Formats: sequence, structure tokens, C-alpha cells
Amino acid sequence: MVANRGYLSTSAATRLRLIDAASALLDEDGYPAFTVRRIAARAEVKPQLVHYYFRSMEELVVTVFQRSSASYFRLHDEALSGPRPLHALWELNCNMPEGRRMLEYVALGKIYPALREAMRASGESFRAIQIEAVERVCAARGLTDPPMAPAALAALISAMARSMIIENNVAMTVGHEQVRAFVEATLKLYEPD
Amino acid sequence: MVANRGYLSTSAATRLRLIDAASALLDEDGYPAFTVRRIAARAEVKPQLVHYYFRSMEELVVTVFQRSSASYFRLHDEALSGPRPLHALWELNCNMPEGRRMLEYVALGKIYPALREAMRASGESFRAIQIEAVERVCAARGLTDPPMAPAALAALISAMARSMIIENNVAMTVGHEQVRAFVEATLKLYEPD
DNA sequence: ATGCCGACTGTACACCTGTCAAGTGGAGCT
DNA sequence: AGCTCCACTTGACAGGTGTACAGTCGGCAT
Repeated sequence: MVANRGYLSTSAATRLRLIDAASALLDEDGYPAFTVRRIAARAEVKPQLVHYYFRSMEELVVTVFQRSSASYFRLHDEALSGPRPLHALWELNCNMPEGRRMLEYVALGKIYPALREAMRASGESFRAIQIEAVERVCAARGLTDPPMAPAALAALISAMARSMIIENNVAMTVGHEQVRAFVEATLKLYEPD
Repeated sequence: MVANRGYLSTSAATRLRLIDAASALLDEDGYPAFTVRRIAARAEVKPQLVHYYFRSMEELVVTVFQRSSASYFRLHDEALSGPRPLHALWELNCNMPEGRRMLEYVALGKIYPALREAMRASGESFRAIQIEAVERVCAARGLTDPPMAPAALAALISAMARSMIIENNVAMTVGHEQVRAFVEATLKLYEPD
């Protein structure tokens, strides 16, 4: 067989099964389900295999996060490439499962410092991309005096979507409709049509 | 001694000590520190006393939350009673420790359903109060056509403050300055001066 | 003096957590 | 045939989790 030049154990569909299982559990039952035994059971594998493929739970959670992040990156990129990139970004942030997962990562970040660092890095790069996107829209539409700074709009889109997710989590919905209306009205200033 | 007509065990400075300890731990070390033994240790009390005063951890967490909520209510009320209530509300949401604690409650809410319900109830009533406050400001200043619905402004203030807290948690700060500038500019439309 | 009652202690349960060290079994190469 | 390598299993560790229940002790009212 051809050698696999990976510095870490390559091969192994099992490794993938573990990552899949962890992701699924995070979606379904949230951060409390992120435990060695539950993940292994979900992957139909002995618990010890988790530590065979990952040094620690911290390494696993970072790996899972990176994959979430990469998958979000694709959707993100796609959204920003279309016509009306800002509207697409808003839709994406409101609806995607990745958004709901983020809350769980925030919780797990309290426990695993490496995850916090990964989140910081990915969060900052996403924001940078979004700021550029806003600037491109402004330039393209000849908006010389936008209602707010590009960074503020990027942060606003994330923040409003994230907050609605959090509130939905505790079954709070007061004002959500008005928030959506406001954000969409604001975006229309950037992207009429 | 006079009888205490409480339906639940009254008296007991110990009970208070436990609630204080739990609050402090939540502030300092977050939701992972919310455990019987750590709380008891912080209160300098035997662990068993936690279950002497509270049926379960769920009852304790709800009690602690109610107290947070009540203390926030006072600050909230005070802020909304001053001149420039909206500016005061924004400052309050950005700076108070109650805001940081909320994140921990969100995490604990995944574990304790009763906490979720308490959060929903208190969240909705705070929002209702804020909506009224916005409407009062609009009426007082003769703002007949505000930039957004009152509910949207209330939600926006909460959401932006909360999101900045979350991002600070992972040491993300890109765009925060611009967000502050935007929110303050918006509030100035409601409350010039 | 006796008995009650409320605050608190001692002891224990069953279960779950992450992590590790040593062994097994088979495929592949020399 | 022997050796090595790798995916995986066996078995176990020390420590943590929430919760229960029977006992003790001291002040109070009768």
C-alpha cells in the first residue's frame, strides 16, 4: 500500500465517524452531550478509540470546530459571491445550523482554551471578509456615505442573527419580526433591487 | 422569637451564603463551576447543606437567576427613569456583570429546563418594559416616524451588547468600536441633547 | 424534665468524567 | 519464518457528579 505521508494518523474512516458523531451530538443535544462515551456510542465504536485518534477531548473539539468552520466558510463564500451578498449573508446567519452550533462552542470554550483561540481566529477572519464584502457593495453601488461603518454593519448582521438564535433557544420571540424588518430595510439601503 | 410565616424555610443566613457563593462562582469561573461541592466550599459549608436548602441544583440555579434578575431589574428601572433612558439602558447592558452572567445562564439552561422557562419569562417582561420606554421617548420627543419599530430598537440594544460580551469572551474585538459608534448615533436620533 | 424541631453532620450510593497502559490479531514486508 | 506496524480491545485508574437518609446537637416551649 502507498505510504500516507500524514504527520498524524491518516486513513481511518473511524476518525471521521467520531468527528461526525460529535458534530451530530452537538446539534441534537448540545454541549452537555460532548463526552467521550456518548460520542463513541454514537459512532458505534469503543470509547477508548476517541483517545486513540485524538490526544484529548480538547483536540477533538478543536477538530470538530475547524470542520464546522470550513463548512461555514464555503456557504459564506457562496453567499458573498452572489448578487445581493449582504441579503444572502443575513439569510445564511439566520437559518444555518452552524449558527446554532456556535452557541455550543461558546459553552465548550469555557472549558477548552484551545477552542477559544480557534474561535477567535476564525471569527476575526470571517469578520474581515465580511467587512470587505460590505465595502465592495458600497463601492459598486456608489454609496459614499453609508448609514454606518462597514465593520458595524458586519457586526450587526452577526449580532442580530446570533441573538435571535439565543432567544429562540429559550422560546423568546418578542420583537423578532420587527428586528427582521429593520435589518432587511437597512440592507435595502445597500442593496436596493 | 417571632414565627417566620414563610412557606419555604426562612431564616438561615446559610441559605443566603449559598446563593452568594453560587453567584460569585458563576461570575468568576462560569457555568462549569456550578457544582454542589464547589458552591459549598465557596460558602464554607458542608456540601450536604446545598440539598438541605434546595431540593436540587435546578432549584438553586433558578433561585440564583431570580436574584440576578431582580437586581438587574432595579438597575434597569433606575436607568429608564433618568433623562436619556435609552442611552442609560445601552450603558447598562454593555457594562454590567449581569450581562456577562447571562451567558452562563444560557449554558446552564441546556441542563435545567426550569431555568430556561425562568429566562423566557424574565426576558419577555424586560423586553416589554423596554418597548414601552422606547415608545415613551418617541412620544416625549415628538418622534412620529422613528428609524425602526420600538421592539426592534429594544432588541437591537440587547443584541449588540450581548454579542460584544460574547466576542470579548473569546478575545474578539474587531468592529466593536464601530458598533458602539453606530448604536450611539442611532440613540442620538431618539435622544439628542 | 421532657419532648419537639430545625439546623447541621456522617456516611454512602450509583453513575459519569477524561485518561492511560498493556495486550491482541491480522496484514504486509523482508 | 520472523518482524514490524497499525487498528483496535481489555481493563482499570482517580476523581468528579447529584442525591439520599439516618443521626446529632442545641435551644425552645410545655
